[in-house]
Amino acid sequence: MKKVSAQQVAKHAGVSPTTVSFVMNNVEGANISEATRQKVLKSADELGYVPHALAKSLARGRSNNIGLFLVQPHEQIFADPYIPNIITGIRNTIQREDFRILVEQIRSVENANALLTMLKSGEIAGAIITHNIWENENLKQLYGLPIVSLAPIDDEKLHFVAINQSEGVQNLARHIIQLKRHPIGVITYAPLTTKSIQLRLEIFRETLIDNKIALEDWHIAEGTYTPESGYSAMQSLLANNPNIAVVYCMNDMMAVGALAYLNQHGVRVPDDIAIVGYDDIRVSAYLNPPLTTVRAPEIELGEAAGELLVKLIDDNIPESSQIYLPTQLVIRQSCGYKL
Amino acid sequence: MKKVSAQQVAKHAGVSPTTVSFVMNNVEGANISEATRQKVLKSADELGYVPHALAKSLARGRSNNIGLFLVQPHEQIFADPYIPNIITGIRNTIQREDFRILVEQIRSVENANALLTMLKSGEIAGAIITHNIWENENLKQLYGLPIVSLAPIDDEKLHFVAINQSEGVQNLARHIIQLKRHPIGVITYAPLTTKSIQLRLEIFRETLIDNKIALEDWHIAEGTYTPESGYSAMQSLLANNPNIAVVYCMNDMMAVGALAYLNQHGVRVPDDIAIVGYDDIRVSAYLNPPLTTVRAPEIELGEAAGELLVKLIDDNIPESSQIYLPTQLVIRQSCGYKL
DNA sequence: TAATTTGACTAAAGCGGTTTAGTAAAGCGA
DNA sequence: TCGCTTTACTAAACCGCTTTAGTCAAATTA
Repeated sequence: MKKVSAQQVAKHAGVSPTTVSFVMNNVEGANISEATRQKVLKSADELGYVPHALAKSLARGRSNNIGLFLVQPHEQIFADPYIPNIITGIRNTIQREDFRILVEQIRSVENANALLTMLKSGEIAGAIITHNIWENENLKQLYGLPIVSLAPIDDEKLHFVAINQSEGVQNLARHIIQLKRHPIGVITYAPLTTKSIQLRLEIFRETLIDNKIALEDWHIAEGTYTPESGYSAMQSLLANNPNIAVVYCMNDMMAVGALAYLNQHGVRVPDDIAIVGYDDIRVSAYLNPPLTTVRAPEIELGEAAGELLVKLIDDNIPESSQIYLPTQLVIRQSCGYKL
Repeated sequence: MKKVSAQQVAKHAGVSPTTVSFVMNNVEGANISEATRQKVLKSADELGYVPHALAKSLARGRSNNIGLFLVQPHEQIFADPYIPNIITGIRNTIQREDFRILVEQIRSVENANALLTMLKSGEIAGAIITHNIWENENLKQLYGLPIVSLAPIDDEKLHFVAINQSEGVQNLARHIIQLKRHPIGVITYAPLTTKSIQLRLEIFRETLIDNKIALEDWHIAEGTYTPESGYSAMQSLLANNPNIAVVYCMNDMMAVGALAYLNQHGVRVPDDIAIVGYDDIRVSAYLNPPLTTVRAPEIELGEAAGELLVKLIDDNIPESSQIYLPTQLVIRQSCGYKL
């Protein structure tokens, strides 16, 4: 498979490379006669010409790939289909524009220099980042570039599309309050590194307080995202508070572990203890019992981010560049709620 | 953030662009004096120079990204952490060489022309494909290019790194036989589009036959990968064969659904019916009861594929370019096996 | 009919690097 | 001191495309 260049197509068709470029790109106002256009197209087809993407980008001064930067810790990338969903969403919007997705993993906010390099090197035309990495001072020079975060940012000049975490947690908390079961326990997703995760606890606590319910420290156990951690957190929670009546797991993965513990120790859910989760992962509807949880529109998140990014790259001023997407409370049996 | 070119660094350091290139790339035999090298490095640092990736690739005649082509149906990409695992694996090996991963989704084998285009356009230096797409006649022209499949291929000239599916299924089948429970039921992952999935049924059947056990058609129910399908497949299997004693679910996702059905209908697992799965997804160890299944080394798969691909790109003849990775039988409670 | 506009193309200069071939000065052996 | 190798660099071509500024003939206008 030898490479065919525009020059060769030009020679074969008996025109200049300029004309080939004009035809291949349907350049407006280029005044190409129909005869010539067909000649070029025919030659290109016969020779199997595919324009060299890099040369094109270099000449045009703009890459046709965008970077997707995953700041997720190893753990979380593995644990749920979040990333594939996001990718699918981004692709849905971005492929129309012929963009490609370049996936990079970033260990931590401090390590975000890959973003800087790739943007500066012209490797990518824009970026989508799963977290808020703007605390990194070194990145300030990226202000104004097409970058979209998937987490809220407290800076008008920066762009994001995020899940409305507060609303989701609030709805869930209110639902739990409505169950009138006490005391209420929580299995946290520690360490509470990102704002979005912190909210899952803070807003929960606030909502309880608003309803005159205290969330005691000893009703909180720490997990680390995994089923394993949910299992042992449930164990210690129960050991310290045998009378606990409902447990909010800050993500479904841990709820899986918590349920496993309860099932294995003859604790009936939801009769003895009610369990709720957060995320609505694929298996949640098929747990024993099916899990009440909160669903986030992940694909739509990717789509919205892609759309916004393309606009930023094309210098089209978007209506809004700070977007919140709503969550959905999914009520199943594990909370013991009867309609 | 204005772009700084090698020319500017050259001017700033009082040398030629050639020298800058030599220094930046540590070109051997370039005889750069230490004084000059430091001068260039200092200038580059002061100006914040980052080489233009596209220009570099164009000049060198080789892109520094590789394509990861997902032929997975939408369903499956979502359902498990396979893809993130693969990506992590690939990155582990590939980032040493400073390669980037470009992710593309492909609907079907017929639709694989994106691969052709991207390889021809110089966008990618090589590709990793999750399936065997070589049935596509149009792709024959890609023979000899650095392409690694993640599924076995019946052609010496083509490269792959794959899970040794036969071995995995065989071990699982033998384990089931050992349980001496009859009759044996199967929930398939239909449609059996890929060879690798077909093996999960064929080898299973063969192993049973080798042991003088027949697998009757009416003991087979069709699923479609999802928990939903596992749920209803279990339902119909049980309706048609109330005496079924053990069920092999061709993937864990369906096993989740099958278990849910049994749990909800008071059927005890493994006492009444034993269940085994395939894949060992994250939640399998925390199901009710924990699921006996087969684990594939997904990260290692990605790593091996990345390693092989890099060799192919660099024209280093690999020891072997058709590699099988072993699976691991994970015995938990759902099969009722006592050590 | 001369002047101007339009239509259909092309030459050549980038884009930002790499790399080959070459040059001038310094080092070295005899 | 002369010729030869080494050292330390640089000029310029090239990668394959885009795009600006022309060119030249034909069509239109005055």
